[in-house]
Amino acid sequence: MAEQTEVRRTPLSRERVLRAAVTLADEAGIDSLSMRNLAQDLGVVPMALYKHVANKDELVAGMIDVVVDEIDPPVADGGWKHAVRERILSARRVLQRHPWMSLAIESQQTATPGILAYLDSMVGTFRGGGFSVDLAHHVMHAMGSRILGFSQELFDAARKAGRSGASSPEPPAALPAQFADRFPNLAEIAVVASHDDASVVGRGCDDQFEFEFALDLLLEGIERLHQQGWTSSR
Amino acid sequence: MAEQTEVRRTPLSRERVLRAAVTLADEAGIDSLSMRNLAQDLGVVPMALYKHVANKDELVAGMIDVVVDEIDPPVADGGWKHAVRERILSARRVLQRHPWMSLAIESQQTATPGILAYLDSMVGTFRGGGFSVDLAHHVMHAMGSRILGFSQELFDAARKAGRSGASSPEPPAALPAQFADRFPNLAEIAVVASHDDASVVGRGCDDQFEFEFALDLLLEGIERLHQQGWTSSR
DNA sequence: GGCATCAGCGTACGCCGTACACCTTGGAGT
DNA sequence: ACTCCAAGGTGTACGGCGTACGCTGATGCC
Repeated sequence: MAEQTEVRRTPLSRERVLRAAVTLADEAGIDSLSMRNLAQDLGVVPMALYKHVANKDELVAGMIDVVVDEIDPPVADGGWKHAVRERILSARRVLQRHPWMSLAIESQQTATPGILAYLDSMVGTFRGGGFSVDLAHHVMHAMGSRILGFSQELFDAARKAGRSGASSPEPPAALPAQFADRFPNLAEIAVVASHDDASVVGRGCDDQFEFEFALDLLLEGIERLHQQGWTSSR
Repeated sequence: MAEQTEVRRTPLSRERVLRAAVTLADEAGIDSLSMRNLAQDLGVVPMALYKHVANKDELVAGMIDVVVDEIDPPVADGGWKHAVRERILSARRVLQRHPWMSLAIESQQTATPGILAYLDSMVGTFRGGGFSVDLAHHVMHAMGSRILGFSQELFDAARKAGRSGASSPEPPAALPAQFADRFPNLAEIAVVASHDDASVVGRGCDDQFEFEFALDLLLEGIERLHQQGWTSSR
């Protein structure tokens, strides 16, 4: 009986596990990323995975670092502001390809090495632009998760997609009748933003525009602090 | 046999369920908020809860609105900037009392009525300060979850507390030896921020200071846009 | 040829949310 | 006063989850 019915598929490895996990999360959302589903995709029994990752948290940590590596390196010229802006926009594009990432990162209680490297490099960009340690520090806090391309919206369609898998654009639901009565200011915004009364905060808003608007607001404020030699008086 | 061994405790109600749920989440973290644990706290069988809430998601939605009600109403005088600032700081204090709130809100895929009311009122404050619908709209997006007092930090000790229950302050862990080699810029910040080398981003950073720093950065940028009559050229 | 190592397997445990059928009770309608 | 029904609370059960633990069979080293 020569061989097993089939040559054993490339025999599993941390690398292969992480890649399969990323693919599964991309396609089905992070809610569908269970050890059982992942094992099935790999043609293996669930407990086999534990020979390559310590537990699910560590699996997710590995996935994060795989994806963080996709972010472009900082551009060398054009000044700190340009470098920071472009890198954050690159991070945002990566997050849009892997909408489960923000959930994954928020579920970790400690930073992964890949994220630390990214943050370290970002601090380096500020320092290289002449920022004091003090200002660079507070600026990093102020940008917070936006530095990784997070939208920071309160209710984010991309977040939902990350949970349950990329879905169709889904047309904006019409507002219920009493909405305009109870929330007149929101209704007014919705009307203006969409030219015909549509969803609260769904489409009708240009995500990319809002992201860059917020990012530039922050960066210009930071530039001003930098120029006037801001320092924390503590 | 006169009565049952005990007079039936105030016989459960949506109100009582929500309150018990908030208390449980406050004390044990939202990870410990299971229908089973909650039922036990109420001296009742798990399925009894479903006579008062549709499912767990709707339970959490109810909890959110209970807590959102704790946020102070907007102060009437002092201008829009002062009103917005004070209200956001109030929201932040509420979130600090209920550290599971940010997790809870992020887990909802649609805004609750209480949150919509809060947002509506916040838009009203901007509009009352002379903001155009257009600018108010984009400003709301730019503030994002910060408008509800979210810290928006990438790795937040409060988030952890919300998961597993309020814990002791936990002294900053010393950095591993090779940290300074791999992440020199972060290490530099850590050293300066804590006067003796301590944790990455843990204590040593004054959360309240960082929050207000970021908030003021944003508000001042917004004020500038407002003063120069910014409008989206779309 | 013997043996240790380790990748993968199988079973099992204790959690989770919740569907569904049942019982009990209190109040309304006659 | 009696009936009946709606609604609140119960019990059991199902399918999912992460993962502990012990086994098996192949591989590579002496």
